[in-house]
Amino acid sequence: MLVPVEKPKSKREGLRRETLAIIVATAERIFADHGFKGATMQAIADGANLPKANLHYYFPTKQELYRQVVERIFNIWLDAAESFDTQANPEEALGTYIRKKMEISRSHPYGSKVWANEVIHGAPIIHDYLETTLTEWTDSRIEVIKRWEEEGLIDPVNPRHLLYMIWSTTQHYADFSHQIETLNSGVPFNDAQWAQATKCVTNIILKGIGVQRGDPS
Amino acid sequence: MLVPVEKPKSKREGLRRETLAIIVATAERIFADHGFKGATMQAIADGANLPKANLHYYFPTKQELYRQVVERIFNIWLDAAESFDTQANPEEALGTYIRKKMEISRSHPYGSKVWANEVIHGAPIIHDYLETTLTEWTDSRIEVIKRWEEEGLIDPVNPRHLLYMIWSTTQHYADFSHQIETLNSGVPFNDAQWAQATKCVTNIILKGIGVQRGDPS
DNA sequence: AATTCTTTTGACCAATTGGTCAGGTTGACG
DNA sequence: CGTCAACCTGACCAATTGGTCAAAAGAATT
Repeated sequence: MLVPVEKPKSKREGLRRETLAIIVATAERIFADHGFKGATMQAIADGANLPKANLHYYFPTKQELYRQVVERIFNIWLDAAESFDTQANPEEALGTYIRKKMEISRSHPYGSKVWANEVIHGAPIIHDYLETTLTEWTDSRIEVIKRWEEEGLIDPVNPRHLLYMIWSTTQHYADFSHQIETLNSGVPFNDAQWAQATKCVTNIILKGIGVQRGDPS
Repeated sequence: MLVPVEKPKSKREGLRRETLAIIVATAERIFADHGFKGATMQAIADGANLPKANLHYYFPTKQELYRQVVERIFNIWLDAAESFDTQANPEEALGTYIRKKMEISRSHPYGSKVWANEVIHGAPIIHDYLETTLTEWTDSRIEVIKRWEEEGLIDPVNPRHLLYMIWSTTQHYADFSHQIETLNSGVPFNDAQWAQATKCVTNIILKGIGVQRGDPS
């Protein structure tokens, strides 16, 4: 899914990519902080140090820009599930998946927030994604989890709800970061706190579905 | 927290309360579906069958109306934690809390979404609530959980992350209902599915923190 | 019935904002 | 160099929208 970055063919090409990257990153932040309607093209342009008209040159409409932002985080998440295919046992596969999801919550909090917003509002822009890509992705992972259950590696559990639990707990640390920060004396998590959160989530979920741990420390 | 409903003193008083209730309920839905900026006073007025000017008579500003909606769901959640005080053992206390939170996700999906939106955007309107009421509420519940741990009733676990896990998993069923519905062949959960979701969440979390169950069925 | 207070409403306004456009600038390439 | 396409930008516009206001209608009280 992640396309390899190719070398720019010219000065123009390089500048163009750089500008696009700045725009998308800025837009992600503004959309996350203000929602689709609350974000203004002017604010995004200012954040990216561009005249608004120039922004419209790269992204003709606000919705176009928004869609790219949403698709970006979606693909990042899809890639994080690689461990489902490469790891045979649930402890490794789920543990790795949870850890990656937590890392993404830390590294891409804005994208996660934009996605949450989009889904909360009924996914008007990316509804097709839910029906196609996400449905297929989910179904295939459910099969893997079912197999673990049949092999007695995990307790009998509805795989769907297990996935929802992983999604919700990990994304919570991104989407509700302001609440968590407030309850953390107003300061963001440091390295140790992120590590503990990850460990805590992993431990409870894996133990909760009856996975035998090699090293649950 | 839940104020007892008093009898209206007159025809006026009764009508007024009814109108206010309709407005707040409508606003909750519109705010949930479109966000603060995306929701228009006109749309809320239409939904409540009122002229916009009349809506402004009851709620002078959009922010005023919004704040009431947010405070409403917040208080409902606070009340749901009663079991922390009335139930001595973690199985009953946490089980009841999770069950109530799931029931609220089903009965007040719009309120939950509005709250999620507000927090995602940095809680600009209700930041004081997070710093005061929520902080106190959380600290007091953390004390209860710590006591359980000292008594050996649950595994050693950071109480904060346990609370976050309960919040995120239960609210996920409200906030991400569109996604869940799409993955459920496009139809909302029925009674049985809600029951299974509740059981699944409860089982995994309680087992995950090492609670000895009386009847984990 | 008269008075007073609450409620209702259509018309209106100022500010915001997504998007356009004509004309200028700059890099690529023969 | 000259040409062309890509890129940049200030000025502008039409539509939306939160909020106002004055005047009318309705209830409560005397």
